[in-house]
Amino acid sequence: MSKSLVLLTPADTAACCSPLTVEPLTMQQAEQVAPLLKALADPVRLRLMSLIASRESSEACVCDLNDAFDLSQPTISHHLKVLHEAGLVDRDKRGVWVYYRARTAALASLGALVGNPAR
Amino acid sequence: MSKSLVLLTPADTAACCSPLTVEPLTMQQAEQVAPLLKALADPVRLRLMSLIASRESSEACVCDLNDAFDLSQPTISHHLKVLHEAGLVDRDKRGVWVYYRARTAALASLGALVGNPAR
DNA sequence: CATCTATATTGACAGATGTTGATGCCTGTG
DNA sequence: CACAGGCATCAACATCTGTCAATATAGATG
Repeated sequence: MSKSLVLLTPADTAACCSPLTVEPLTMQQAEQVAPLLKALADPVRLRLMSLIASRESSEACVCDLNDAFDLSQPTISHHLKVLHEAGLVDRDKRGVWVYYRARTAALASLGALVGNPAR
Repeated sequence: MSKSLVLLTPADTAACCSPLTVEPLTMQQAEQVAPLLKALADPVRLRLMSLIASRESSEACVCDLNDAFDLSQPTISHHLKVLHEAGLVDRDKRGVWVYYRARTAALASLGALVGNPAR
């Protein structure tokens, strides 16, 4: 059971609405999407996300991520948890190491919501 | 002097970097971009932004925006200020009324950074 | 089993954030 | 000039957030 099950997460709600420039969000929609933005709206988490998502496999080991920051290990662990609970990354324990994988689909729909693909 | 001057705002830093899925952000880049996401990462502000950006003229009067929420007028004023200071909206006082206009270019580059147009 | 290593959880704390009522500042109008 | 209405600012408050040291957990290894 090392592969995490594909369950419904907050990130799945990113595709709930048309881009900001197209149609106003209902309060309910805004409350669904805001947590995703909040998860990214921290310098450390934003960089964590970029470090994970820019890998060829879209995944990175915590051991590598820890070294990329001048922060304590619990702090990084906390930020990864926030990203995971928002549904922006999947968690996969392999042996002693834990890998986080970017949910690129969630990122894509979130990006489409914020900045219209302009086409 | 009703038209707000076009000055350098935080939003201008959104185009600072390649998409998250392409290249990792430096800490400095992350610290530049995160405030933009933070400005949008509140349900009220996200909906405010959508209410403004989805208008044909990309602008809306505060008087209309106030009515769209079940919140006090100072609260809406506060959120609009946050969006403005992030550089996501421009402020334009016309007579007694104040209009906020979406910086669609800023939204576009922010969206492109989060979710790569994948092409 | 004892131990080491990688990661998560807990508890605590300072600082940031969202909200409101009261108040101030403009601007148009009588 | 006095007043009314639209919006911003202020002061105060409860709540949330980022951070770390200490500790727990879980897997590998001797």
